[in-house]
Amino acid sequence: MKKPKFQCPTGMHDILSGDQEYYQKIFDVARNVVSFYGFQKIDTPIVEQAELFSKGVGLDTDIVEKEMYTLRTKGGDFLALRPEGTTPVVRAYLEHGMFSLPSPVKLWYFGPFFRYEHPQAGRYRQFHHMGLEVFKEKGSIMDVRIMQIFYNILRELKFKNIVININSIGDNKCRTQYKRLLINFLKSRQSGLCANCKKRSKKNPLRVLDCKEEKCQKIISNAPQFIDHLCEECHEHFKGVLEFLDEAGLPYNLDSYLVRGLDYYTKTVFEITEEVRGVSANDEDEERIQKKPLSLVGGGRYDNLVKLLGGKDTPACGAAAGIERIISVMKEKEIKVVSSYSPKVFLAQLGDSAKKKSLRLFEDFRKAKIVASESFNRDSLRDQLKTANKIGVDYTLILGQKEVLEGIIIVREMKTGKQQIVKFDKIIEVMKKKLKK
RNA sequence: GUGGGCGUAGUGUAGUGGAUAGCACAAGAACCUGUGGAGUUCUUAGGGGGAGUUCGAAUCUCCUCGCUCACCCCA
Repeated sequence: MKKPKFQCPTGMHDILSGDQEYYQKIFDVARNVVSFYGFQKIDTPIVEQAELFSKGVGLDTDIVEKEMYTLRTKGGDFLALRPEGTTPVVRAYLEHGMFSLPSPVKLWYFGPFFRYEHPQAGRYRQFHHMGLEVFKEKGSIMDVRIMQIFYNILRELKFKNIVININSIGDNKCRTQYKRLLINFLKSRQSGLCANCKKRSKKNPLRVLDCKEEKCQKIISNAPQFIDHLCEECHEHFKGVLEFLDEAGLPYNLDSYLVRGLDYYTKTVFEITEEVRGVSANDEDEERIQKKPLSLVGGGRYDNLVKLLGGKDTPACGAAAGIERIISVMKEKEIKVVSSYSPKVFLAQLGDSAKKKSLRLFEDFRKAKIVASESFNRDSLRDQLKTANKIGVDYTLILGQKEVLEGIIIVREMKTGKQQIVKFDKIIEVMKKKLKK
């Protein structure tokens, strides 16, 4: 293939017509569900002050350290393409004084995000998130409701094996204590760890818990569990979350090694995955079965973030779903989406007078909200029927010289080939009825 | 940032040093200016780019670009 001179930047994609339907479907489902729960939509700019993210997400996180697209404006501002949605929403919350809105303040968003990283399965440099943020609500019930909302969205998208992995990473107080405990534990077992974890054990010990290396796993299984070392407040909160989860009947899985890479999380963290059907054990597929499914939704509580960005002490929690990941599971599971804009009726015309009349008739269909299609550039009836067939309409309307003179039109049902003569003036009405069935 | 695989018409592919690079689908046209799903015929269109080895390269080597998968990390 001769590659054109210009192509999409690495890790970014044109979203073509086929995929548009998926994005649209997910957006529609999300909006319906989320509106029911009283969320208001918010759109923030694609770029923000870079400092917002280094402060909010954390300077030492990978996202800020190496994955941000940054730019200097002519005026000298240092901006970044947004790598995630929570921090900008918090910024907007503060900027517009939303703390004086009745609590809880519930916001949602849908849009593109950018991270400069190596693309691979389910990760792109430009991707889409649909996310929720709730402010001024400290009760553990809100944590669970957010999970419930995403669960419902996924259910509505026909996901069947949804699992919520959940953990608590405490607050600043008990986390530092636990970290110390863990570092000490790991120090005594340094030699048994993989090279990677040796490095991590000092700087980011929580990450070691997540290591897949077998030898590390063995050590980890004896490590002190965070859950046993939560302070009383966090413990109570987590207990509440679990109780509400039970009450809501949501399928969850306690994952004491679940740690998230963004600094702002406190207490509850969770991820939602869909178990992709266990392929029967072909040799090739064996690896795939063992692989952890990509998480579709990630989120948690961030009680310190609002204050960190200059607001009052405000409890908050939220989560975001990766649209591309959801789409890829939908495709894998062959979950189909149908466009509401696929045409149901095709207008075929023969001869000049018929063509002129068709032009008007086509507009009448639009007004009647019946999606119609045509091929006015073709003159042969045969070709027009061929096209109608390819498009897959239910009915083709045939209008020729003779019909125009007699004030009628032929309705051909494509499936059966049966034809019916209808008065031209009544055609919209008749088609409305037919399509209702 | 590190490592593996890959790159042939719009799409999916064949061809592992030799002649006009083959096939399928898609697209367009004709058979056929009043009835589709089929058929036949024709048309459009191809080795990512660059360098090298060679009498000769889609095929071998190097560089580069891109895709993909994995590590890291994340949605």
